[in-house]
Amino acid sequence: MPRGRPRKHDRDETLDTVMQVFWERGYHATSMNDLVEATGVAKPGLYADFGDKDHLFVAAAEHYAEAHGGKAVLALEAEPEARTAIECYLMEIADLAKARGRPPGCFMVNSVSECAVLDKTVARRVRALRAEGEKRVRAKLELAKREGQLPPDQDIDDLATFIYGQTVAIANMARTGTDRPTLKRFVKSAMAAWPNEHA
Amino acid sequence: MPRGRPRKHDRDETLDTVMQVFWERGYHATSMNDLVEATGVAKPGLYADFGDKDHLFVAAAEHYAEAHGGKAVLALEAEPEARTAIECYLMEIADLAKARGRPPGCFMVNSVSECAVLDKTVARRVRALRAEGEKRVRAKLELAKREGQLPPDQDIDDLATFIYGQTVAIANMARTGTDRPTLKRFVKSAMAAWPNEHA
DNA sequence: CCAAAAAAATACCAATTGGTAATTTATTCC
DNA sequence: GGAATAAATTACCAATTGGTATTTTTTTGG
Repeated sequence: MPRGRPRKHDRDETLDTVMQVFWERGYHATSMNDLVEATGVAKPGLYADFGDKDHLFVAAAEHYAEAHGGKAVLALEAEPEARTAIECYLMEIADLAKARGRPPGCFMVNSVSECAVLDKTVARRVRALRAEGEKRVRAKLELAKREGQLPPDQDIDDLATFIYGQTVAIANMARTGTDRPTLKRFVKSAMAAWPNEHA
Repeated sequence: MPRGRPRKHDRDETLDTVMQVFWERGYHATSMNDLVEATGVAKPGLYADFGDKDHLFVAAAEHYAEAHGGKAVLALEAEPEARTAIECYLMEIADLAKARGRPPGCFMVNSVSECAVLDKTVARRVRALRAEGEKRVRAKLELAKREGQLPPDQDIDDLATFIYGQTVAIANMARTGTDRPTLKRFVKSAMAAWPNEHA
């Protein structure tokens, strides 16, 4: 139905491939030529569709957030009890970070750590995407506290930070070679820090 | 005393500067010219002293391990009780990852995560350096178990992995902007996962 | 003072980087 | 069958990349 020459490549498929390359190689170690090779789309095509490398990277991050990052958060809503919900959430992240057919680790964690100091605008945008998930975790914790699933004096910020730290640890360990069973045991260990109610 | 033209730059000072640049910018985002600018040593000098970029990077990692990484491990030996020793160890890592005048985060954690997939030889060498610290943690835990500071059925591997994960989390969060007080509270939270003896 | 030695400085290399201008090809509307 | 349109393709750009060959300096030993 459009006017000119028909597109050869689907924009979303291209973006998915781009995401995968960035996910695997990181921002600086990925060249535009790498992306051309991987996608089959010539450079002017990529620039026309996404803008420069920075914009393309951010687009890939957004795509990741939609396609993958969101999955883990679902576990939060599926399970009413906060403790088990968080445990499932972490387990889900471990699975995601070790899914076969995908690069190890988490696109977001990799990117923020790589770009935090140098490419602050990119890092800020990526962090903003992550923030969504964090908000959901916090909401779950606040609800749990109101429901009496947590000690009334429990600091929600501290607990949220702790959980955030565990996700970072899982992603990083997954990327650097830790296998899935070990990650699962790691989650079990971490859950031992869950505050008990008998206080 | 040596024969030819005297050195203008001290090799160790140069290496320290190189380390700092790699620490801040990471491997791929650091060019040889960046290092020339930072050190004041011209390229042929760097190549003569350290070999190519890979070797220079590994040398910088070794220098980091000596100059900084080792500090945290000292806390392990200073404190007899395992639990408090580990807590001090983690606190020390938080301080190191947020030391003013130094780039945020941990050179090792950054490097391994950046190079894990792509530059496996570099990653392997860096990981080997880290392994030393891990061994000391494990030794501390094993001793603690023999002394009855840990439940007799406590799995040492799991606990060691958990602690390793916390160090990774601290380093990563430090690099991505978390402030020091928050990191300290994070350590406190994590220590709640410490196995109690009443089992 | 002169030769040997070793480091510094300059200049250079091919290859790759992110990014574009120009051109060609395929389509739709009239 | 032509414009008009939009995508694909090719070719190209200056700048930077990791890495060296060459020359110039500064020293020591004789």
